[in-house]
Amino acid sequence: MSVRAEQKRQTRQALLDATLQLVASGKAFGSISLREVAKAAGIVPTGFYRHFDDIDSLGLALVREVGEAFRGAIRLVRHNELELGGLTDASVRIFLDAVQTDRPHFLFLAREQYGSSARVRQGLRALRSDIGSDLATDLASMPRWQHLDRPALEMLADLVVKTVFATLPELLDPEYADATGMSPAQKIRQQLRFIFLGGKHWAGLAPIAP
Amino acid sequence: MSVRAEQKRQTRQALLDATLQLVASGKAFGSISLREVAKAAGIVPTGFYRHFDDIDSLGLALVREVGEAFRGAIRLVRHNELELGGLTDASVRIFLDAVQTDRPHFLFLAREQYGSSARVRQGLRALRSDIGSDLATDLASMPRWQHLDRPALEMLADLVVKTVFATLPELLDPEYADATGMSPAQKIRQQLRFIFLGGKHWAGLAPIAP
DNA sequence: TGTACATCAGTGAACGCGCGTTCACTGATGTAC
DNA sequence: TGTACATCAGTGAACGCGCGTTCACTGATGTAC
Repeated sequence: MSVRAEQKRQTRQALLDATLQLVASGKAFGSISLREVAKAAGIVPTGFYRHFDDIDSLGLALVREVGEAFRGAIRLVRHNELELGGLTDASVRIFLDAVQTDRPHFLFLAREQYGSSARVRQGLRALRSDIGSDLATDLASMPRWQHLDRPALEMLADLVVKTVFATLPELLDPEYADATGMSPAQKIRQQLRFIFLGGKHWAGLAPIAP
Repeated sequence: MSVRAEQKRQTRQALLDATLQLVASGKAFGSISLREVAKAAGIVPTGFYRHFDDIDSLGLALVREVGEAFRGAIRLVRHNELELGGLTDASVRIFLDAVQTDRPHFLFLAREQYGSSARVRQGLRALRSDIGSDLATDLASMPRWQHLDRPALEMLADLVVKTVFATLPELLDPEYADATGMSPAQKIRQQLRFIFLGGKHWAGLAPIAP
């Protein structure tokens, strides 16, 4: 890569990192201005346009980074399950470690899934949907879940992913100090146990109520 | 109430309703300006200050209205359960009806639980926490859950409330068109069944992993 | 290798706009007598 | 009941500010010969 291209890449990354840092410091992505990001990245406002069309495009680039971080975490969990035959508890612990390692990205995901940028929201919805499908496929291959048909597996996977996404703020946001005395990590572990226990005893989808 | 006080009350309500309408039309609360709200309510911007100190205070007033709407919905569900001995499916249906009746308030709740106003977020977190505690107490009085101790009940209640809050966007937001072909109402009903089935077979909180 | 030209990341001035907030005001409603 | 004064919800002008975006520019890097 040429010197110029490499410098451009670095500036672009500085813009992305500066935005993540602003989000981590408590600002909502939707209320961050182009001028703020440029300033934090050390360039003048107009320089921003050399890298992104607008703030939303930068948001979509962050969504892509978040997706990679999330898939990386899932890969670690899957490796543990397939190679080492790990249990649910171990999987949760591995996932939580990965979340802490990539904290800014997961914080962005936690906060912006219902944030004010429509394009970012849509990107994160697509990510959640993809992860849910992957999980359903994964579960389908496990001996433990052979009694569930595909619709039930999709439902279960969607519930697990929804629960994980909804728990991220508790896990990452200092605002969500817990009153129960139980750590968020313990809580999510026990709650996923509830869900998987339900899956274990599932006897088929209920008929649709009239 | 005097004529003047009644007129003031009406203008105040017009400000609240105008804000809910702006949220329902797709705007994030955090990106709605005082001038916009005033204009939509039919007064000049400076008139806003006769009713609220700032936009956040108006947001907190909306949180209070949302709390009332949510508690109203719970009251209907509880009435059905206590008086009529209704089942989970019926409870879900009653709750979803109430959500549709008060759609703008629940949409505000769905979107702003992780929105950009710190005070609104905190208010909604407190609401969620209160509702969770109430639910735990309710479950404790039901014959069906006598095998669960208080910590397990709180965990279960927290999971149920978290799932309901996380499902509200799917239920209310046209953005969240479903790809599975299953209606959001069917989905949440089946997913709550998963959770309660887990609760039924719960044998005690797992020990804390080392 | 050296030279002449092209590219393009980053600059800096300038713009019009909507924002929150201040202030002095108006005039209908409320109250004291 | 009538009058004189007080209250206060809503008005309208004005302010300084940060915003996104335009434009012509600079000067280091890249390329053709």
